[in-house]
Amino acid sequence: MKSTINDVAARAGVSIKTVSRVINNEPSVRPATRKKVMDAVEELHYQPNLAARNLAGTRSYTIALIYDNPNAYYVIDMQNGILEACKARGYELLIHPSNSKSDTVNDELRALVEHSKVAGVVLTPPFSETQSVIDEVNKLDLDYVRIVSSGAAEGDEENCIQVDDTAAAFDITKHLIEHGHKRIGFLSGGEEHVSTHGRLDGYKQALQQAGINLAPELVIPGEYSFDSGVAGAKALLESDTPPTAIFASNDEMAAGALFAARLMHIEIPEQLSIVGFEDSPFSRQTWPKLTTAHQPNNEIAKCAAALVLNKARSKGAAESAAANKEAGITKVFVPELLVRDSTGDSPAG
Amino acid sequence: MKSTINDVAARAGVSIKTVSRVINNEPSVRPATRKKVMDAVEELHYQPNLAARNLAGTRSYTIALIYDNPNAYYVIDMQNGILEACKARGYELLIHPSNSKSDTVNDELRALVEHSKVAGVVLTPPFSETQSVIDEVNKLDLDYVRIVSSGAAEGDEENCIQVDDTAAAFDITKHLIEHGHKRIGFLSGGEEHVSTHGRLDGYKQALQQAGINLAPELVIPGEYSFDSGVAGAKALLESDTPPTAIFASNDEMAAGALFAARLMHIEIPEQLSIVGFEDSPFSRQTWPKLTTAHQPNNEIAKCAAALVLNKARSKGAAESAAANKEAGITKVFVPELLVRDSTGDSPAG
DNA sequence: CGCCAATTTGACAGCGTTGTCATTTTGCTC
DNA sequence: GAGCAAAATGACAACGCTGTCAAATTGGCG
Repeated sequence: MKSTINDVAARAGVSIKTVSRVINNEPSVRPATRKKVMDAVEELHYQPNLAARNLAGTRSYTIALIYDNPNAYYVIDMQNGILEACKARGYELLIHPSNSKSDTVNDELRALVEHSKVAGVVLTPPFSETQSVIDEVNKLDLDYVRIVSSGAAEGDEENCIQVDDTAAAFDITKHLIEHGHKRIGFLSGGEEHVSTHGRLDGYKQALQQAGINLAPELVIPGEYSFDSGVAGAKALLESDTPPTAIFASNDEMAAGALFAARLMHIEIPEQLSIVGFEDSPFSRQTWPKLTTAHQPNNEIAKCAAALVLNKARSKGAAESAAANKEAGITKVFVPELLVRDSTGDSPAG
Repeated sequence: MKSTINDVAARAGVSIKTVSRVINNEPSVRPATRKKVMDAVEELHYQPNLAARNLAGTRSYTIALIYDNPNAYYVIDMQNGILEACKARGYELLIHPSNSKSDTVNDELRALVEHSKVAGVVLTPPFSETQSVIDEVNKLDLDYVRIVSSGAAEGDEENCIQVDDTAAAFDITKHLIEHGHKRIGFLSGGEEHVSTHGRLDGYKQALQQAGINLAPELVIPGEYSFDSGVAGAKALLESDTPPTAIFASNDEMAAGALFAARLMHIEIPEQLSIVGFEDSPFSRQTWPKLTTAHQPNNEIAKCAAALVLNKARSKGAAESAAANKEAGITKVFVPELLVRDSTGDSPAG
């Protein structure tokens, strides 16, 4: 049967408090004692009971992941990365899909703290970039990590895992320019997403560096969806001076652009180059396969989880938080250009 | 501040035990008393503490979802459906992605019970169709629900939510036949999946009903992946007597078939009809959009969760389990034919 | 060898519930 | 209106752990 702290204590010949000290890595335990306890833990396959810990202690052993993202692959990657980090440290993960439109996150956050006693949260866009959410989390004295597009990290770098959309978009645009493209359409995502601004900036910077003037009519507003990709691409392609390449702010919009091009009997990449962003699985399953920027979501999630977990832990135990915190945790990620089959030389020469 | 059972008891002027009885729907509480307590609960926004409940009680308030499915949309739909049911009844969900290849599920299941004290599990394919897993779950005396393809429900219908792949595949094939197709290729999924057998059966039954002889060379083995869809379709289309339609066992394979057809400059649906299965989001984002069968995963998940939750609950409280159990819970789902743009009349006439 | 401060260890009281069992109250019946 | 079984309620001890604080042990020094 499942063994408890009492069993371990008896076996090691110490009090339960000492066992508690050992498993929590508290100071003031003689090495010899520590070893006795560890051996007993080993032999009995002891695992502290989470419910009891949550009930008794001031700190808790569950964290939550808050998200609202239509891309299931993104969410799954995040979950798996965090789960991995949690498992390694004996934490539990509560997943919490929320609705960014309905504005109930703050209440939900409070409920999470009061009811489930979560110790920390991982915030993903758009929540991670919403001031009221950040304020609430601070007010609740919750440990948190924000996964954000670099632009949104401001003075809070300490609590952020950044994705440098600008740098990645710069690379993508440069790739297009190197293939001779001069008129490059830009399909932007929803205004409310910091990432779309970052991507637009990268696009602009690359143009500027190449000495190409920005043509405002080539930048089309949209909203990160397949349909808006179709619409945006159509608008672009039906204009008098259509672009020779289209930079879609994410893969879904790129797939939409592909769809629109097909409808108009435009050959990809011979007559038009199209790039996406994100490297979602279906970017490999389009025809032709999409050139895109790979975002290492699983890795990002792992780092994010490690960050919150370290925070929660360093509160209780007397560890060098600063030293521990940075160990092996990447805090800025630059999505990497992935050249596949949807881009080629500009037909314009 | 968070209120406890003591606060409620004080406010209602009863003992905490009585409050406990009320919130657990136990008998032997006078209606007047019950009302007093309910009012107090209401006023104080009382919510029982999960950790305490899990620690003190014999039953627990967390269930787990076990899965291993590369389709992120499937997983997310499941999660959301279950989460909804959990929230409604104050349960907590632990997600547990596992690896069906590594054969460690049983150990993980045991750990889930011993360590996290889960009350029940929702099993999805392939775990729901693996005998050793079912045995283990029974051994652990866990409440469970299996989401399975009808073929795998055997004598365990009580614990199953069935998806009738055969009926749906029959409908799909019939749709093709009605469009004049006589040579219909079948791209099958992995042998180990019960669903693929069910789908193949439906295909066969439809052919038979229409008096079409089964051409064995038209049934190609595969494994539910994009690549195997490409390969299978190629094999089919390069043969001497290619089919005029292809029934892919899932959308991913159908996308692969689409890809292969494109490579071979075959027009869809003019020269070839292609159908998928599952209605995954990207089936809407292919060109042309895929005709497929819609599987209401979210709904399926809700019913599955309701089923386990009722079981767990009926153990403790004295409710008419049977009556309660069936209330509003659908146990057999037939995916529905969704005609889009990838199917049309047979070119063969 | 004894004293004292620092270090290590342990006893015990919670944490917010549920389970067990004793006690009180209710509603009959005669 | 007394007597009694049944129904309703409550007191109190768990559950497995952490936090607090007191007790025991250590080791350095005179």
